[in-house]
Amino acid sequence: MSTENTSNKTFYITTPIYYPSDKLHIGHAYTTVAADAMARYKRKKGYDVRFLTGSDEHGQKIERKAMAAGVTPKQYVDEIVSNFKQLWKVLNISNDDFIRTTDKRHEVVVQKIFEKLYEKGDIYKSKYEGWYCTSCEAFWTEIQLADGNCCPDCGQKVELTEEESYFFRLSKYQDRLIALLENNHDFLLPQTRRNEMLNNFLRPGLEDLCVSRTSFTWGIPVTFDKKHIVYVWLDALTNYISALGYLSDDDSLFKKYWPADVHLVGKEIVRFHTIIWPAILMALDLPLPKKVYGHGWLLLDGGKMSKSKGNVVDPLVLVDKYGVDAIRYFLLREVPFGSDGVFSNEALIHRINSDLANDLGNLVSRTVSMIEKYFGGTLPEIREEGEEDQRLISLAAETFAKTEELMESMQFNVALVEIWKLVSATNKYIDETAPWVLAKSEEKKPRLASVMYNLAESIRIIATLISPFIPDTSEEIFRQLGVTDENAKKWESASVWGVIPADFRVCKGNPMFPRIDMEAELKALETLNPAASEKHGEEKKDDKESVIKIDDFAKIKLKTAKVLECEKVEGSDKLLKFLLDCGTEKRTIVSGIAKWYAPEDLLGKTVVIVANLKPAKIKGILSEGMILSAEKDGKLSVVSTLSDIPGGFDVC
RNA sequence: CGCGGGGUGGAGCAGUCUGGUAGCUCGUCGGGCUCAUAACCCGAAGGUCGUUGGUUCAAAUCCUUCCCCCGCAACCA
Repeated sequence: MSTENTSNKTFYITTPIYYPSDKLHIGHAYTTVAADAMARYKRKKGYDVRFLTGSDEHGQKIERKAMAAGVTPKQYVDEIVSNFKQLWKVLNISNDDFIRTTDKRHEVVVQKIFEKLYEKGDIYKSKYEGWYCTSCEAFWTEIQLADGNCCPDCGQKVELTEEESYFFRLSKYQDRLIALLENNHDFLLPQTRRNEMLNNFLRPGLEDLCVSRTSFTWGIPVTFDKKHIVYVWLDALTNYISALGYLSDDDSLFKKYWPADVHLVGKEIVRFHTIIWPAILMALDLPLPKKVYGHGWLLLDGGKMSKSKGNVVDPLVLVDKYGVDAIRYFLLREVPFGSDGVFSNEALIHRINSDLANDLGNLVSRTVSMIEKYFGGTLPEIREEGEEDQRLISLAAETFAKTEELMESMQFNVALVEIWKLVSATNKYIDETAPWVLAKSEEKKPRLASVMYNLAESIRIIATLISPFIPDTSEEIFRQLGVTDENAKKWESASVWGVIPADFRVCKGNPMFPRIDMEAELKALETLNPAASEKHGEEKKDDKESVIKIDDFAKIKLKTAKVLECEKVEGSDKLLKFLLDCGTEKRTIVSGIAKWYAPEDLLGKTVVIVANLKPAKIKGILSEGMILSAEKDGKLSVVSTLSDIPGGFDVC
């Protein structure tokens, strides 16, 4: 039993605030579920926990999306944010607050901070020079530009433009930031991300950060210069303290909970949280968060999940099919927290079947059944210990200790591995003691009763240890075991053997995790959620989003091209290298169609290419475009012209 | 040489810091059991640890060459 007194200790944990440009996918759920598990664990340990999540609602992208949808930005985000909240409810997220950057309480604080830093001289007015794309209304750095000074987003020409802006004196804090990362090894976890920050950003030198924009209006205005709005990151990061009432009339929460114990973030925004955010806090003379944890990503088929690829996985669909705890369990168990991991429907179903249905669910089911079958649901008083017992009892104690240790370092997946060793050992204990043999003779009844009690105890401990991860399942197990005393469900009680009262009565329920028919289910999922099973990118996306305007289409330059040469690419069984006649020029394109075509099949044929695609190096060969093909059931057919048209003509 | 991560039985991973019989989960094959959700328990097969060279009595582990994959690069968790 842990003796540490946690009754007055606070624990403040945050997730990133998510951007409501679209609905959330399984990756967002991943972050939030992890934070929730941590929050629940700390609460169970007796901490006074504050768990914050929210939404980051400003910015040009939202402004544009809203315009395209014909609503105001606020109307647009209201709708999406209500979906966020719905998702968190469905996923059983126990956040104490939900901050929106459009909340008045937040906007006021951002404005005050901006004023404060301006007065202090850490924000100053200057000129921002950069390459501006008038079509995208966005600035780009020189390195970001596509070939020939073109916008990397839309491919149109950019212009060198100057704009009046406010800057944050980030450079001033460079040395302190380097010292922070170098000396405080627990500030940024996992450790590997530290070098990345130091080598890529800090040691090369920080430039002052442009913290205001005039190119769009959907944001928080600078109070003393209304045509400027506050840069999105300065706005967003502030949520962690505005939600606590910093600089407001009632800052009691801020006094109580700040500094944060951990900001949980995805690896792509580690930089903002370990460089810009600490610098802002330094400028405000506020304590820094104790820890920033940059976890990895859930990948699909080895690729990144992204809206542009159209391969996002909708957590609501999954929860609807398999239940919230199956999804929570999968997210926390499958991937080492901190590393990248792969999401697939197959892996998900596999986890559910083997860990939840076979191991845990079946253990509970067989135990409760035996107690009912052999003793009518409640055990007699006379017991008899056996040699198998001690192993199980001491393993339970070890598991408790290990779980605590692993939770502290947020190694959720390892913690679950340890807990499942106890699940396995408990299943094995049934085999060793063979209750069905004991049940045959009356004089073995005391031993049988003892075995049943030990099973119930082990399961009770398991139910407690899994409660931060899968709280509903935990409660259901307690219900089936007939554990009603709240004291018996407490975290600390999981370190003690013999907590269930002698006269408890079990209550059989339905299987908590029915086994899933893998094949049938994969098929069903494929139709629902094509992205997760294969890379069926665009198909199925014929909703409102996929309608494009004529000028969107005009951005893509399609041309005919005649195949002059075609050969296999050395060392690849997928790639063919083409030399194409495009009228005015010849160009090389590498295409992954070797599986369907031999080089000679296409010689002399006229194909259609995307002529203004950004060139990419494939297997060391510069590929200048893309050859169009149609795909059906995994078979591919190159798009060609009906009559023989030479290369170089526009396709429209 | 932009930076970082990775390449270990069929699949996914641990082990590498602090050299010393290569481990886990899943899958496959064989056996046991019948309380339970065709579940549970036991056993077996299967790897010269990406490549080259070196250090050492000894290398997955330390040094070195090369190859391959992935991510980041100022608004995708």
